[in-house]
Amino acid sequence: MPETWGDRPRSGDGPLYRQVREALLREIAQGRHPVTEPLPSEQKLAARFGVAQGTVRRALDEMARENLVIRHQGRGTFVHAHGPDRDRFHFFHLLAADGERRLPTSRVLSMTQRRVTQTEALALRLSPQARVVEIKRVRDLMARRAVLELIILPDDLFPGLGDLNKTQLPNTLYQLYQDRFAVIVHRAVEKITAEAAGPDDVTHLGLDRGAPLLRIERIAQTLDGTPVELRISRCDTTHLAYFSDLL
Amino acid sequence: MPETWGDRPRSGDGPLYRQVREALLREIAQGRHPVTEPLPSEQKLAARFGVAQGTVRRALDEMARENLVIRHQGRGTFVHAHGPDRDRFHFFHLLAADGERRLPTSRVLSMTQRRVTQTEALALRLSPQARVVEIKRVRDLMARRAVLELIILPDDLFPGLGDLNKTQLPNTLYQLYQDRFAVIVHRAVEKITAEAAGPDDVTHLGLDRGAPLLRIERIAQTLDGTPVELRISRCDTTHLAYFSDLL
DNA sequence: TAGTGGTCTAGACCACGCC
DNA sequence: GCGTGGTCTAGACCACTAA
Repeated sequence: MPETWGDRPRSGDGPLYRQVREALLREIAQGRHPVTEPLPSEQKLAARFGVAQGTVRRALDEMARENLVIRHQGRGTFVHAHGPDRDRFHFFHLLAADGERRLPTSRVLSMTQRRVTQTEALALRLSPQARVVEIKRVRDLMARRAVLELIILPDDLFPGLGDLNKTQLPNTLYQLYQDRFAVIVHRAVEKITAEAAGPDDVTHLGLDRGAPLLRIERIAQTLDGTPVELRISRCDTTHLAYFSDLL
Repeated sequence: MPETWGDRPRSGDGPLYRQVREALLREIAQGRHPVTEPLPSEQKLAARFGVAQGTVRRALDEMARENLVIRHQGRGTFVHAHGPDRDRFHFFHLLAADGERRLPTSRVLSMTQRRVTQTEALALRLSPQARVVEIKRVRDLMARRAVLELIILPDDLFPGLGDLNKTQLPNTLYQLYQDRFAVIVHRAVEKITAEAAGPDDVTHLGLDRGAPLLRIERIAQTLDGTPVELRISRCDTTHLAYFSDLL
């Protein structure tokens, strides 16, 4: 604000670069800024918000560090989308026991539509009457049956998904959410416990009844914190492990 | 470099702020900059390195984001130490099943000195002849026996530790490493699997034989990546869970 | 009051991608 | 060649801490 200095009315709250950040975040959450084209340049944003370019830069750099946008020198700044460029392991922490990164393959067992359960409604912040799509699939890692997954999606966020044939579901679901339903998963929270194998695990993972397995309960969220997917993965950790970096 | 511009010889590699960062990192790893007193101010560092204050700031800000240093307006910048200020949950992801944060208590079962095993030597990058201290303890969470821990420490990094009485060990070991041995844990990698309870787990955690439990294998490192602790935690996840944020 | 980091501005030059 | 982000500088004022 070159002219009006000396008495900044503290119009919004907090530093300018945070206000710029929040404004951009709102725009992105509202679905402007399609993932295929760049945000306005730093210069234009600076002019629009009436701040210096460096202030916009700081906001964008912060968002880039949080994986919300991605910046390319010479091309521009984009909403960070799921696609070939994105690190596929950011949301996939199951690696071979030696730490090697291998991507899994998937086979869908079933896809059904039904009323939400009480637990699911709580996790996904849905009304008790809401409908959901349930996907059940097995994932292989290094040619071994490794993970039995149950995926719960709110029907209203993914209209028409239940009508798809189960063979049409890709391995990388987050890309599907983004391309077909404009739902971008930006973050997730996982809750990990150990459980004993039940009948389903025996059938689909080839485990012995009562064998220990890793249960991962994930809630995936969009930018504004709306939960969009509940995923429960049951993993045979004989040849795998979940890796976590504490930096 | 105000005078000599126009032909920066690209003396080191990469941007200046990274060179500054690496230089500071080296100094910290070498044990200069005790955790009790601030680093030189931005002004002084800028003069020392012959760069602008903003360049030093960028290096320090980056290090602050990685939890390597901590900055206090009006006081200065400090090597980020374990202590009352530090977030105790950064290295402790076991929470009550509802997500509540409670700190554990600890009871040491034994502390012994012995030769390293082959597996341990590999994980801690020790010679096969090296000696280690082994600590075994039980941790309670919410007044319930919850975790059985085996901690392996290289003897040469922690001289005299094996002579301590086991009742002298504090609950927060990383603080001990730092205060008594000038070893600061900056990061850790965890590898999580599910296992069946064995005799030890039955004895100390009160689990049934074969019950599923969570096994967390952690390697803690100092700034320069030297592994300084191997810790294997076996957790009863009946009332707990391991939480992980994917941002 | 002096000194620290925090915010903000302004403008330079460089490296890169695209047309 | 033009526009983008990446790096670097310089200097202003503010907020906080400590002596």
